[in-house]
Amino acid sequence: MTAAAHASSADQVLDVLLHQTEPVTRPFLATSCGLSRPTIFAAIQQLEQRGLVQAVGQQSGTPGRSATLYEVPEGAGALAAVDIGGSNLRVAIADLRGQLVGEQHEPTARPGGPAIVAQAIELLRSTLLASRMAAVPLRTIGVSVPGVLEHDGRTVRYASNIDQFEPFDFATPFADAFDTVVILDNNVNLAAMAERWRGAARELSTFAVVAVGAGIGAGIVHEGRVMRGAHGAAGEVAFLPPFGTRRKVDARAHDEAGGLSLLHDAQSRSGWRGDPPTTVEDLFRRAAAGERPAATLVEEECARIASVIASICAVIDPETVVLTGGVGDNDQLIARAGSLTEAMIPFPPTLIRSGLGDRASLIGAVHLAAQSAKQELVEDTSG
Amino acid sequence: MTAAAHASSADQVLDVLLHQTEPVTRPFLATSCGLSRPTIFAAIQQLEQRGLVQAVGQQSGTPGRSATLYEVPEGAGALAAVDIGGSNLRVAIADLRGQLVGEQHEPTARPGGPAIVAQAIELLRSTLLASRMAAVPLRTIGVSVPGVLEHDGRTVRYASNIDQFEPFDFATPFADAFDTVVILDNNVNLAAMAERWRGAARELSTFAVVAVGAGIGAGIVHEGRVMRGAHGAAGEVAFLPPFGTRRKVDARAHDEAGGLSLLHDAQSRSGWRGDPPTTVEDLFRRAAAGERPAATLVEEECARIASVIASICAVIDPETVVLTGGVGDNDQLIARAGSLTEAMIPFPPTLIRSGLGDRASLIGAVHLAAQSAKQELVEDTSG
DNA sequence: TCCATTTGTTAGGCAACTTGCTTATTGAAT
DNA sequence: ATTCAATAAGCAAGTTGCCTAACAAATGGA
Repeated sequence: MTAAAHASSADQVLDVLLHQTEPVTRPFLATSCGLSRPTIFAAIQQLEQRGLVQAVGQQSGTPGRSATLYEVPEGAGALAAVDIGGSNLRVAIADLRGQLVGEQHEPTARPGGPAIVAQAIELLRSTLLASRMAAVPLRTIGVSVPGVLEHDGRTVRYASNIDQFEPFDFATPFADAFDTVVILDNNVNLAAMAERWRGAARELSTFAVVAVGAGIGAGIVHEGRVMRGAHGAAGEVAFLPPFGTRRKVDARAHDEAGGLSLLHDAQSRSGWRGDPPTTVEDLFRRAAAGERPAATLVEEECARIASVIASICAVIDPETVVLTGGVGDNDQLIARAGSLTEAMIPFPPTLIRSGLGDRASLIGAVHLAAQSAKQELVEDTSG
Repeated sequence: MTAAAHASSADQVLDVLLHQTEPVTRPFLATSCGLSRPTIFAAIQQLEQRGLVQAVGQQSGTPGRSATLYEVPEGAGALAAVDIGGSNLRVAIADLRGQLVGEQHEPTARPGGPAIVAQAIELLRSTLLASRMAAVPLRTIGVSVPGVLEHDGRTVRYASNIDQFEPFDFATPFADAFDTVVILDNNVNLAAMAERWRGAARELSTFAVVAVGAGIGAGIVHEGRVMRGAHGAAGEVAFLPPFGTRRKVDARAHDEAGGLSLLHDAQSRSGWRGDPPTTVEDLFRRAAAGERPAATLVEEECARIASVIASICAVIDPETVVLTGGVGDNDQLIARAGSLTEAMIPFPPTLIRSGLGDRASLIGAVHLAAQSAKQELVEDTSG
């Protein structure tokens, strides 16, 4: 009922420990939490009893008594992440800090929510067993879904990308199979958070991720929070007026190696010297060489992307735009789209490539699971 | 250095009191703060000693002992607000809760930052003296400026609207004249916050305010926070690709009764039956009657506005868009622009008129001053 | 008049931190 | 080897900020 949870000292300490990659000392925790050493001592004792912290040796080399080093042991819990895409299924296992200890992917076998979820559960199970976390309790599964998440946090709509046209509950099958907390979010939102967590947008609190692949979509982060929109449609830049509804519902399907609409357009043009290009790299190479239909196509695509970026800037003015997706994750395109953008608006953003490529949504799902697990570990004490 | 200020009980109580319009009892404060009665008792005692709370009678009518009623007295402090516009200068005096006790406006006499600031100081002084707050200490002045605020919080750029082309410090003259804290923000941002505080967007945490007047600009609020953008250019929708840079720097000059670009366009068209329209109302009336150049102009303007709204929706998907400004604050335009928007995107927002009209930025400046004053009253105790 | 009810006030207590002190180690200087 | 300065570890008492419990005071209605 009362508003503020007022994170206790143990929670603060755990929070700091989960951000660390190396073991740390109690005096370090004291200064970084702003608490006194006795308080840290008590907090560490509590956390040790709960198995969330372990002493792992002594610090040496400095004058004075050597401090005990502590870390969150791998046995404290495992996280799982699943990225459900139209052509690829990715899973990962991580420790509570979000450090990956196992990752696998395979082509999507059959379309449709139930089939893909069954495949994902199998793949996740085998990846978990193959990892060194097989015996560790699985705390949370984060799932990246290609559609709009309803307010119940379980049901996904408009996942046309995987031929799931009816609303489908992607959470319960995982929860039943692994008897764990399952948390879902949209793939573009997760990709955006992943870029901020471990990708190209580290240290940025307001930016946009533009994914160009089968369609075009954007994930927008404002002051560290993903913009979702009233209808879950924030970032649906395929609907921007200059384009109308030409490329619409599948706009979020940005993680597909096949099905790139730019390649599709290319193959339906005539006038190629030899065969039409079959890869994005080939198309860009031929465009750079001045080959006629290639150069025109690339220039048109860059203009479209520049127009989308300019529109995003006119509305939210991000400092940085991260480009990703099968088409977008390309230096040549970024350079050209960047100079076109600069001609359109007086306050252009910095354009950078994704730091994570097509693993962005998966990494985002790991982050989601890590956040959720942390929150639950904190709520254990107060609730 | 340490992060959380962890609002003390007195701060919480003050916060609740500042949101109340009527005096309240201590038991009410206890339940609404989630604190016990003894704690409230102590907090009220502290606040009374600081002159921030006063007993103002007894509650009666209910069974049981009658409770003492408390409120923040007017003597606790005064706030001032200034809205610097290209054609009008507005000032207001309010109590700490933001309740207006005096308001005046007059046409801007001469352009340029220094002249307008001098005029504003005069007008503010006379308004303060004429109000019943003349003897009350002035805590904070909130100023709405027609330009981009630099990171120092004092210097304003691009105030071309008032013929101030060089960066100018709008804060120091007020601070010197009244020996008080002065806080500035952009007029569109303040108008947006005002709509949320006391206008059409009450209870909404994510929405956009689109101002159509001399130009077109937008203020965007995401989860209760105004989006500013990396260059202070968030909401500069005049730069959206379909329009190019046709209407640019003066886009934020939305509060001007004169200088409406739609009227300007109208007067430069030929083919009017009689004189061209001189007011927006006249133009819309003649358009509704089917008069030729009027109907075309209005339809074009509505299409432009719908396109801007659709672009905003494709990027941030707000639930509601508030329309304001000399042209935008008009039912006929809102109805037409609304139906055009619905044809452009599948997740249209609700369009509503401003609840505050051309006083929005001034009300926003009052809000800004009230927030700043509250923060300082809180920091007094902890710092 | 008495009573149920609600407010006002005091007293005591507890949780979560703090500061200040003593003790235990450690690397380097003598 | 011994000593010293520096740092960590651990203990004791004090402070803060809130709570619950209990009771006194005031009020409308039976």
